[in-house]
Amino acid sequence: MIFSKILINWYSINKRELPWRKTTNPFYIWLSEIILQQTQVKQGLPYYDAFTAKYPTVFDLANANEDDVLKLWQGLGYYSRARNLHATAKHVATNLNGNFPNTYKELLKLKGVGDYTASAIASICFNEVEAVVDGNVYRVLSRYFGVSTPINSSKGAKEFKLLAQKLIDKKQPAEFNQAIMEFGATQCKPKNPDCSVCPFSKGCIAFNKNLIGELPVKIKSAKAKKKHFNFLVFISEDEQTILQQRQGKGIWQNLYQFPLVETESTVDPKSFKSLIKTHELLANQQFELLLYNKEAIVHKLSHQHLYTQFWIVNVGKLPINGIPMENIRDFAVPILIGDFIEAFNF
DNA sequence: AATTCGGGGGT
DNA sequence: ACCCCAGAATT
Repeated sequence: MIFSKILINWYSINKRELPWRKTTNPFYIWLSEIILQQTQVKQGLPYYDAFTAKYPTVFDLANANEDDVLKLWQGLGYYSRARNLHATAKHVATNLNGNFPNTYKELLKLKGVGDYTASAIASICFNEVEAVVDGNVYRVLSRYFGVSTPINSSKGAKEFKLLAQKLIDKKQPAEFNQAIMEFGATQCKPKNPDCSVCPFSKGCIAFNKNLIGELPVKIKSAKAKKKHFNFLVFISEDEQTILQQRQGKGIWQNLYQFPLVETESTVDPKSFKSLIKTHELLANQQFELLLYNKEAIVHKLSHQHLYTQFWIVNVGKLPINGIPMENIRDFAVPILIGDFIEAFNF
């Protein structure tokens, strides 16, 4: 039997019920695909529910403030997705009369929509024959066909896209695309795949040559760099604190944080006190400094390990405008800050 | 072609 | 400690 038939048959039996599988409305499919970029279904699901509840239409999302979109996105990571989501909603609402583009080629032009997402929307919403290639597809195809081209190389991207495009069921592109991803996610898993009950095992090169553990091949990325973050948690006598919005490039763009002092290494209280005496928020000011966590909290991101200490800075009056402590949960913050806010019980 | 964007979960 | 996730944008 041909590949797509086996695959779609497997899918008809094993597919999970997921909310975005109940619709072909481009707004909901687009939203789900952005949320699910580099994000497992289990992690993205509550965010999909929250966004559809708060923003039932593209116009509702377009009319929101970016701060509110980021707040709802808080904790999901890769925050450029949220900023691009909002920008694209505005574009579709304002320039396209609320209608999403209905072809792969036009979908590709949207901010935050690349080859994978354009293919997913085009196939699921408009039955266009355009194969998706995500992490699951790379794994399934590299194993079944024994392809050892690195999946995170430009050569690999072209090769696997072409292979998927040859395999896709031209009469059921939406079913095929979702089936191959579901198969990779729940059966042909990275570790301990269920080969014993796999309908493809007879023809699977990786299985028959005992190469399941070797495929797919991926070029290793550089090790994460260490950084040392010191956050100044101001507390004034009238119960206000300071949050600042992150500007420019880098992580957590447009999210809020306590004033940050980055150092070369973890600093002890004595050294830190003398270090920040000349800080612009503390010069010519009386303050009491308390170290909240003696052991640095290590927050691990893909490319950075953040060794973090929170310093409580008690002052009489804030040097600049602050916010009432009771309002601190209204702001979108990195989860590292959010966890501290909960633990400190602001 | 490489690097940089998060955070959660598995092994 | 290392890997992966319904990838995209920038350098």
